Amino acid sequence: MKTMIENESNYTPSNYRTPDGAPTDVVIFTIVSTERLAVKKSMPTRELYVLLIQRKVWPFVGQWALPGGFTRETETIYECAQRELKEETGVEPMHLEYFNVYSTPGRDPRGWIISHAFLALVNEGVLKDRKAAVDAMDVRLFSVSEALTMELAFDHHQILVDALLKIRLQMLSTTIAKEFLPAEFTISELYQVIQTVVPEFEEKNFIRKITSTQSRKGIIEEARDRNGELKSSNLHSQRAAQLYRFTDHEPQLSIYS
Amino acid sequence: MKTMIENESNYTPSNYRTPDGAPTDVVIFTIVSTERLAVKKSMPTRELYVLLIQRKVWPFVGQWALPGGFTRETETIYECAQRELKEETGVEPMHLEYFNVYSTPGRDPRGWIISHAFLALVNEGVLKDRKAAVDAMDVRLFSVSEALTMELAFDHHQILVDALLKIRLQMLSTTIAKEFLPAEFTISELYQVIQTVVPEFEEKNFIRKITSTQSRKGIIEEARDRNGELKSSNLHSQRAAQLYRFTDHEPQLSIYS
DNA sequence: ATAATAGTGTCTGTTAGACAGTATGCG
DNA sequence: CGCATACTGTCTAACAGACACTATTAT
Repeated sequence: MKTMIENESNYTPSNYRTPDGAPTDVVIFTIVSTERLAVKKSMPTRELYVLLIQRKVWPFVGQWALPGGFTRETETIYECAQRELKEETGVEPMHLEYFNVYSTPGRDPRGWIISHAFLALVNEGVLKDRKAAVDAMDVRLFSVSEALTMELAFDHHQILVDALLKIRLQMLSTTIAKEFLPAEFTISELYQVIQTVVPEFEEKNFIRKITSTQSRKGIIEEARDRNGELKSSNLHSQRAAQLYRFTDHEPQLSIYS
Repeated sequence: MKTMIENESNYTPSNYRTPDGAPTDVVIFTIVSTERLAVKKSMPTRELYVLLIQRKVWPFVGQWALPGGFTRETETIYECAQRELKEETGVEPMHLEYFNVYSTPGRDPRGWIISHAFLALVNEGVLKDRKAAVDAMDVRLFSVSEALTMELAFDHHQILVDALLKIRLQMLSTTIAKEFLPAEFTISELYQVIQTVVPEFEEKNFIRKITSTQSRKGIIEEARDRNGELKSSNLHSQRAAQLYRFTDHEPQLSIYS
């Protein structure tokens, strides 16, 4: 009972309505650290932030939205996200990753528009250099908890929720924590970054597990200067802490072994 | 230096070229078991297969391609994939999952066409019921190793490679093995399914780990009949083997704990 | 000295990994 | 009996998890 229409064989573009554009939307996450001024030499508080822009024209005028824009026929979706991200934040993101498509009919009042959502992770150090651009009236960082309470344009609330879920899973199963840390960091900083993204994460013996458990110790290594001496930092503590760096090893997880 | 064009604010559909369609392509995997006739009461050999269709019209006439078709403006991408899959195979897939977008300019000679790739896993039992439909001249199952050597239409070779990578990762990190197994199965069958998708998988003490390791034993449970008696099967062995079933528990993996 | 972070000692129970050995039942 | 699959016993080393304890140093 198969007809020709059931597979794509006899398609000609003019037979059917075609989409009115293929935009990308980028969820740009960063972690903002603020020093606790009351206490010297202590760990900063960290919070997850997301970058939003305020719309100026129809539809959703005045509402905040994820940055993004329409793909050109000469570029891939990925290149479009990369271009838009650079235009918005002035940085080449270290981590830019496609994560979902949004195609519910009616999601965009401008027409039939299927949007491609990306996840970008930006180190706050990098973003700070471009603070002027990011601090414009129409481009701002919001804490994720605040952004989740806002009425965002289109289905951007759902995209944000999905992105958050994705980054939480990835934080525990990959080494993306490195995107939020400097090249060399202390175990406490790493622990804090993980907890910032996944608040329920808790490991009592974290330092021991990650440094001396054989099956896991490959993912970070001690930082050494060019004389081979161990490097440490007392930026956030009285007692200096050993610095570590991520190796290029990505562990493979298995539920069966 | 931000212009209005850099964000999507002033877009009107007529300003730019729009895509010529938003199709889906579905990579349908199944595992085919064949009894080893030489040896009675032994484990079957299993192999991963993928369903392809032979194109009848321009472009890529006569070449094999992934099934799929164009999305309608009244449905989501997911609904399109579901519809096409049902039309092609006659089954509602147990597992249908979006996994990537393909947008390289020029990938489709018919125009500017961005394709959305899905991964479907179908139990061979379900597919066997529809064998007539699937055995048509233009719709066939190929072993994945054979499909990888074929010249597929469009960029479908790349899509297949990506889908294979994805399913291999998922086989070890989620319980999708259940899609390839009957509701009740033996430990050996589970082990075989995992190895069929991930040939390098090897666990010497598999049976013990999955049944009696506290942190892992939640993912499967012993099958019992309504009297509470343990169920076993001697379909593939002289000595009857205990049957198990997946629970609805999905383990959480973490590289840090 | 105090506060704040960094790290170690030690104990108990669990798990990993290897491999030999036993169990079952068809042909 | 032999074979193919299904388990179980046993031993060692490594790991998990808890928590008390020591270390360092700016203020």
